[in-house]
Amino acid sequence: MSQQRHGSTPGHRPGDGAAQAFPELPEATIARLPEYLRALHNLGEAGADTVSSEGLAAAAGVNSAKLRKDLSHLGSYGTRGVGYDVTLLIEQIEYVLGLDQRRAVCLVGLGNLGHALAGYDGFASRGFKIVALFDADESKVGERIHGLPVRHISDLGRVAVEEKIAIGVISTPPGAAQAVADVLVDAGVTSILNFAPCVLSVPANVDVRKVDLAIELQILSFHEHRKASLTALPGGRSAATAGNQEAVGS
Amino acid sequence: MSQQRHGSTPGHRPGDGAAQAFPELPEATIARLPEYLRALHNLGEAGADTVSSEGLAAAAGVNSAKLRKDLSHLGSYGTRGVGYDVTLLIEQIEYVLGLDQRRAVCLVGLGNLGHALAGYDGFASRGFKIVALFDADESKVGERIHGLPVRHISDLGRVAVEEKIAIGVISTPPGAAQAVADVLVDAGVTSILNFAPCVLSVPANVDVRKVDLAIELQILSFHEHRKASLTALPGGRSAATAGNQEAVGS
DNA sequence: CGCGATTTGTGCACGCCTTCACAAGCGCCT
DNA sequence: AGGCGCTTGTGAAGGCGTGCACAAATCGCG
Repeated sequence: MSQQRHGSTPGHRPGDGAAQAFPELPEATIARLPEYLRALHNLGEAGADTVSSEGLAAAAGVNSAKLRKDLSHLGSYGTRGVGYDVTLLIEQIEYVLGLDQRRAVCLVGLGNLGHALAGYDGFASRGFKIVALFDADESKVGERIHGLPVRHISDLGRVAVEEKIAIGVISTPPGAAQAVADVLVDAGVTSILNFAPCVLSVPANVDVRKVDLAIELQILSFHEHRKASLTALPGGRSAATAGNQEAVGS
Repeated sequence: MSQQRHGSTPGHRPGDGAAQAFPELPEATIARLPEYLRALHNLGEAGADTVSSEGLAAAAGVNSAKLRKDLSHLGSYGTRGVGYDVTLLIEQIEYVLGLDQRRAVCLVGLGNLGHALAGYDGFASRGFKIVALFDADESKVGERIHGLPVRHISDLGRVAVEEKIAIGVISTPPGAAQAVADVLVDAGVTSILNFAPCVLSVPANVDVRKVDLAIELQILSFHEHRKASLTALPGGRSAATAGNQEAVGS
């Protein structure tokens, strides 16, 4: 994650209505906005017009104070004594996240995981459209996956430029990932989602987010290990009184 | 993510040599240990006996000071003037993460994503073994995926207990996820990896980690939006001094 | 019209994490 | 044996994020 500083740029004149100057948001807040957005969509479909910070926080699984502070960074879109207008807030968050502009996504590497990603409903339903698939394996080229043909990776650079690809998803084996990233960067792609378990080296203006499924399991393993070593002690019978019980919509 | 506090439990007597009492590690450190581990395995296979904090940091994509502080929490396993013994450090990290004990994993929900997860090499290669697959769809029950039969979800509770499942992976649609989590918890599972885009409510002693692929894209989308709005301004040429340029092995 | 109930927005303090900078320790070379 | 270069481990400082607690603002009702 390229840690570039945010600071400076006070900007954000609240007076002038349109949120034009780009708000300077804490990274932690950004990471939570999509969660708020999902919760808002659920609430909206359930017929809610407004929602309190308490209610939205519960639906998103966070503390209400944190939620209010997060939203306050976007501007004042709530009404005291009432709550937040669901539709308005959805629009604002989608605007800030840039979801009002459709961004073209390409997917490189159609192994097990890539195959699943190509058909993952969650992408399309959140406004991301995968417009091209690539693989190095000639035998896969031409195959259609969920309606899209697989192209050879040698076409990646050309197609990425033609289709104005903004985001590249890498689900190749780790050995191939850096080469793919280089091609993407050369083609002007400035955001990469990397599923390959390796470190990518990219210019500073390119954002890389990494998802490593095995790492998640290892973190859970650590906590299992920790818990096991605790229950081995006489204390035992962990409290388990459960604190964070929230109603989940559905 | 069940925010349970880690504080308390002073423990960790440094005097007694063997790292027996469980070390109290910062959460941020834990999240990086798997990355260090992967880098160490790569270095080891490349024939390195020792590695400096600088070298390992580069391979793991982090700052060397951070790496040293992280490792110092495990104890003193480096040699000044020389570096860290690769094999020894691998052993230590694997011990701390509890990877020396094989943990049984089950996977619930065999849609697109679940199918891919069932065959994901990364799990097996990191020592995690998926021992059972479940789905609610009768037509999928009995099908063999990567050698494992799909069982009906009604068997989940019983099998989870029998097989001593430690970690449950949920890749169902969001509407079904909470019910699955409840069954897992009842069966004694204390770690859950949730791929469903929803908030899970679990007792305090259960750890939940969430992976939402669409959220990652939305975060990237935000940065695309930000970058676009910057280049539109005359100031342009974002500083982009950043820092994290590291050579990647491979 | 005024008052109370409700909820937002935020100042503040605290704790975690990161980063710098350097002392302490180790091995090698002379 | 002694000195020198290299690397670890860590004290201290600064920044970021979280959560509390409350003032400000809005609505509804009498």
